[in-house]
Amino acid sequence: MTATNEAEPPLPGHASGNRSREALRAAQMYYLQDLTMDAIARELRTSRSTVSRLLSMARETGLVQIQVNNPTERTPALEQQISRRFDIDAHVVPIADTVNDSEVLNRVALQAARTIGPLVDSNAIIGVAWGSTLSAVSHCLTRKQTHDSTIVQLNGAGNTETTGISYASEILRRFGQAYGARVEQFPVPAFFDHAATKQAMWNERSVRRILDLQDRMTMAIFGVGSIGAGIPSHVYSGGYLDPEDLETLEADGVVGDVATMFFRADGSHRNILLNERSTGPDLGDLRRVDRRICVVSGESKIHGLRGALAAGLATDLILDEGSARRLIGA
Amino acid sequence: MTATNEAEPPLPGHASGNRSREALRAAQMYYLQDLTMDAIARELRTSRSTVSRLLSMARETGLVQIQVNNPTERTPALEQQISRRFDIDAHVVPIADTVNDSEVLNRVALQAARTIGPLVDSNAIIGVAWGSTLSAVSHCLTRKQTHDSTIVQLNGAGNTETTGISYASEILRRFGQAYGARVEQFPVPAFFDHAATKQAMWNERSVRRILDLQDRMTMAIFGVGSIGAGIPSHVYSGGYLDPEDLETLEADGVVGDVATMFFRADGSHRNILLNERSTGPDLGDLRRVDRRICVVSGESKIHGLRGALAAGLATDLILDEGSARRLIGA
DNA sequence: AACCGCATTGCACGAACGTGCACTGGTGGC
DNA sequence: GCCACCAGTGCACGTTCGTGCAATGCGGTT
Repeated sequence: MTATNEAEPPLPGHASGNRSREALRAAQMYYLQDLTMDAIARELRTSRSTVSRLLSMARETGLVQIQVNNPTERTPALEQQISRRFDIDAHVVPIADTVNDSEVLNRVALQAARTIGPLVDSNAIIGVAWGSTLSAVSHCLTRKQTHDSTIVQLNGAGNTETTGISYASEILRRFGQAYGARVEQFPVPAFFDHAATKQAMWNERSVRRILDLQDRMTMAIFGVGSIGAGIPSHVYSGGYLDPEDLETLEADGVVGDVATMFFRADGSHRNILLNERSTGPDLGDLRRVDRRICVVSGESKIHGLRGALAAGLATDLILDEGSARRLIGA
Repeated sequence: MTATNEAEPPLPGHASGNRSREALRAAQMYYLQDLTMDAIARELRTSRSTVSRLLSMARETGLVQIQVNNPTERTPALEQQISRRFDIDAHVVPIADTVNDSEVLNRVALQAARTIGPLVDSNAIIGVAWGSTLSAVSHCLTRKQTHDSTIVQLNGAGNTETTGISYASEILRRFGQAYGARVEQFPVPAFFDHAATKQAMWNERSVRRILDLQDRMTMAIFGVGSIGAGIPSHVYSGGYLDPEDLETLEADGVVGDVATMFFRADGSHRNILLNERSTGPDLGDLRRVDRRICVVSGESKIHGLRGALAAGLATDLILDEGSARRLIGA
């Protein structure tokens, strides 16, 4: 039987709390004392495989944090150029150009999640958009305990075909869970049919509450949509916009969007009709957020990205190496 | 010929600078994207073993930093008790009590080095003592680039038999190298024969320069010496003190020292004769340093440690689990 | 030019690691 | 009291990793 434990009346009880302590011990021995899992298993009187699992748990729950810094400005040339040219903090995700797009997205998402992690504080109000990029990121987040943080949805997600809400809410939920934060959904469609309805709704208290939160955001995380490229972004293909809308966008010279708010190649966003009906944050307001993290993956995003940068929407940019090359290439 | 940068003409050239970029890429792919070394090797067009070496290098040069936090106050009970009782930040190094003393020292040193690393800032002035504990720690430091930092020796290291200076200077050199800091040695004996000589020396400009630096320390790192225990500390056995001195110490009720400044069990240090001849920093002055990190390993240190804590010499304490138990046990 | 020395590489081997699987002990429902 | 369930465990296997060794290439010296 279990017996044999002696001294230490460990009485397994309901474990759980116990388990994370063991995980902490194991993590310290493994990462700080460089013991092998075998040695740790002996000291913890368990099997090596259990130690392996404890360490997995320690990593997943944010007990262990691994950071990769580039100290001193030995920053890769690519990052330097982007940072200087657009006055932002660039994080280029190294990837050979032979890798296929979905793999690129995965790897960007993973590195993005781990880059964002250390930036999340307690008492933060974090605005999160939705889309395929954010969805991928949300799957990769590692936990980090914070107090009194809030995740707030940046733009509505309902459309005419499917609600899309579960899609967006899944993303938010994962963020909330990773950072131990409250989640505030924004229960409106992505676009209203009539600008007047938006005006009306924007005066509803339930909506105002969300808008107020957005006003007080300390951080925003979003991807970009891009028009006139190969693969259309989620917004352009998911039934959110009808052909007519797309024509209007083209007529307005739109190149992309952030959280369903559209902009032109020069970064301007005045007089774009669709924005009157969109539920995303006014781009001028967005620019007032302290930290605005933009995640970009894949070659189709370049036009939208250029516009977003011209509009000064991001303070931090995480993107794959190929996109980075194209960005400074032209 | 250094030219050639531009557009990546891969020509292996004289590498070195190139190598650390590759190391950064590899580190990002391994630690942030979870690729296997094999996959990284393919993308970097090299062999897996080279990737393994690049990653080693990335870790050693501080490119990769691994931290183990205990988020929320799920702090192990032992640490909590110590922290509360002595009003310090306690870091208990988990070690089974079956491990022999020299192994304990190694593991404490390793964990200490990795705990200290993240605390070191640029523009720091770091006072470092010497002794077997600090020596062990100095061997385990991982690099971290800082600007304009200084390592300053806390107390002299010459004695009547061997100079001991190379011993101490090795420790300092390693600290300096790890943090890219200037090293300021303190070229005086550990103890003067006559208090008057100390007074005289303390007015020499060369000595004043060191004392001034010590005054401006932002961090101090030291072990403790302990008297009346099994294994005497380096100071008590290395020819620094003669039998007569030891008797005086006992008569004065001394239980230990930090950087060759002695104190009693209650933490007091007034009227301890030997301190008049010692070259360590006045303990009152030491207490004014913002961050004072004490590293303790092994069962013989407990008396000295109690005194040091009573004197309020440390803000941070790193010690092995056994010592931690004894500390709160009584 | 020929040589030496140092640094870097890939290979091959043994050590260390992750994980599917079958099993156990403890918990809750009936 | 019985059984169904599930979190947690150890085993065994295939994968992944670290490192001693010999081979290679490059710069500096005679």
